[in-house]
Amino acid sequence: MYEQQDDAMNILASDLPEKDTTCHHDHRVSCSNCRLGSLCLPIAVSSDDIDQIDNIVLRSRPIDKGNHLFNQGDSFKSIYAVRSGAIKTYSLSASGKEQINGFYLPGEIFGMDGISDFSHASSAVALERSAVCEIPYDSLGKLSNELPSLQRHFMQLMSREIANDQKLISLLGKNSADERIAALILSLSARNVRRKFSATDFRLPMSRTDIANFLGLTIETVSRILSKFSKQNVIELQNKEMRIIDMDRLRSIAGID
Amino acid sequence: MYEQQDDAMNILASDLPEKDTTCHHDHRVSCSNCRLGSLCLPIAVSSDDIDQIDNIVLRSRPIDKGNHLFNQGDSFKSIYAVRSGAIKTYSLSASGKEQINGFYLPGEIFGMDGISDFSHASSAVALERSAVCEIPYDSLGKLSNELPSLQRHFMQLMSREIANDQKLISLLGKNSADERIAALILSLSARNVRRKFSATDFRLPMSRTDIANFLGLTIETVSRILSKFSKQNVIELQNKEMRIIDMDRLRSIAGID
DNA sequence: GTGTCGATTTGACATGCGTCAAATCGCACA
DNA sequence: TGTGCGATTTGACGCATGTCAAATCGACAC
Repeated sequence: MYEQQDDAMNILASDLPEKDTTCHHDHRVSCSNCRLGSLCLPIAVSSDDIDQIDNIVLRSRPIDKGNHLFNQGDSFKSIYAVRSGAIKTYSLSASGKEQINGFYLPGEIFGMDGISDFSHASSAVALERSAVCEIPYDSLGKLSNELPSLQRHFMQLMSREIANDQKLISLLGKNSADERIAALILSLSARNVRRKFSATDFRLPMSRTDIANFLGLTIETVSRILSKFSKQNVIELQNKEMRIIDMDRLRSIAGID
Repeated sequence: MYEQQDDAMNILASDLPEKDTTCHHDHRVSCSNCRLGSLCLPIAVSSDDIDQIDNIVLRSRPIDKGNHLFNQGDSFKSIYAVRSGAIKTYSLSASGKEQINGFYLPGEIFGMDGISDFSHASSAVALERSAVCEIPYDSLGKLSNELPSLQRHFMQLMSREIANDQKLISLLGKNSADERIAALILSLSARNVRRKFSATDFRLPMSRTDIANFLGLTIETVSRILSKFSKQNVIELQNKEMRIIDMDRLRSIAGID
C-alpha cells in the first residue's frame, strides 16, 4: 500500500515514534489538504476554486481488495481518482477474453471511458485495500464551465489517457516480452518518483497473472523473464517487492537507448 | 478513394452519364451541406448552431497521397475531420519504431492526441488524395462554452477514441494473426456501412505494410493470411479491392460467436 | 505448528509467427 | 509496348513464446 509506504519508511528512520504502521488517513480529507495535491488536480486552480471542487468530490470509505468500483456496462456517472492503494481496469472483448487496460496508482484518474455512450466500457477493481475519490461527471461538467482551467485539465487527462493507450499499443505490437516487462517496471518506477517515492524500491501491486494479461503474455513467460532479470542482477525481486539494481541496463532492455 | 467510390459505382451502373471519375466535390462545401452530416458533428445541434460551427471550420484544398497534415511534436492547434480519402496516424516510440495508431475514413475525427501537452503525439499522413476539415481547438473550446451539446459531443469523441484504442490493445494482446486480420476487415466493413456504402465491397485504402504495422504483424504474415482467406472463399481480394464473401465465417474467425 | 489452496516457478516440448530469400506482380514512365 | 522498381506473394526454416505438467512457495485458517 503506497500510502503506508512512507509511514513504514519513517519507522525505519525511527525519528517519528508517534507513527504506527496502520493506515490512519482520514479518507475524508479535503482536496486542499490532500498530499497528492496537483497530481490529480490542475495546479493552476486557486484555493477558492479548490474548495468548489472539494464540494463535488465524494470520498467513500476504503475499498477492499477484489471489490469493484464499477462494472463494464454500468451507467457512467463519475470519474475516479486513486487516493491510496491501486486499481486495475479491464474489459471483456466480444469473444469473452479479459484484457487489463491499465493500473492506476495514487494521484491517477480513471473511469474516463464510458463518457462516450454513458456506460462504462471497462470494469474497475481494487488490487489491494484502496481509497478513491469519486467525482460526479455532471457536477464536474457544470464546474468546468466556470473554471476554464479545470476544463482544460480534464481534456488533458483524457488526451493523456489516449497517449498512454497508444504507447501500450506500440509496446504490444512491436516489442518482445523482455522489452514489455522492462517497460512496465520502468513505468511503475517513474510513477513512483512522480509521487515522491523511491525510483528503485517499490511493491508491485498486481499479480504475475495481471502483469501477463496487461502485457499480452502468459504468466509463465512473465515469471521466466523476471527470474532472468534477477539472475542477471538487473532487479531483485522477492515476491512482490521490487528493487531495481541496474536502471541503465533496464532502460537499454526496454529499448530506450 | 471513398468519396469517389460512389461515382465509380454509378458509372458501372451507367445510369448517370454526366458523372466522371475525377473528384469534383467543392472542398469548401459547408457543414450543413456536407453529405457526411452527423457522422462528424453532433446530430443535436440546430441549423443556427451549425452555421456557427461552419464559421470556425477551415477547409483546405485536397491533400495528396503521402503528404502530412501534422507531425509528431508539432504544436497542437486543431483537430481534423476526414471529408474524403483516408488518413493514417502513427507515432515513433522511444526506440524509433513506427506504430500506426489508426486509420481514419470520411466522417471520422483525428488529431485529438496532443491536447494533453499542446503538441501532437503522432503524425498524420494521407493514404490517398484526401480532403479534410480543420477545426481550430481554441475556437472549438470557445464555441463549446455556448453549445453544451457540442462540448458533450467532443467529450464523446475523445472517449470513443479511448474505447477504440482499448479494443486494439485487446486485439494485439490476446488475438492471433487470423483474428486480428478478420477484425480489421470487419471494422472497415462496419465503417463503410456507417457511411452508407457496401458492407461487402470496398477498397482497402492502406498498403499491406500498413496493415501489418497496425496489427503488430509482419507483411509476410498479412499476405499469407489474406491469401488463405481467399483460398477458403471467405473473401475475394484483387490487389486492394476487397469483397467479403462469407461474413459469418469472418465473424467467427474474428471470435464474435 | 500443520494443512490447504492458490500463486508462482521451472522444465520439456510444440507451434505460430518472424526472418531470410527469391519469385512475381503492378504501376509509372519512357 | 518495354523497362524498372517498389509492393506483394510464396517458400523454407528458426526462434520466441505458448502449452502442458509438475514442483515449490506463501499466506491464511485452525
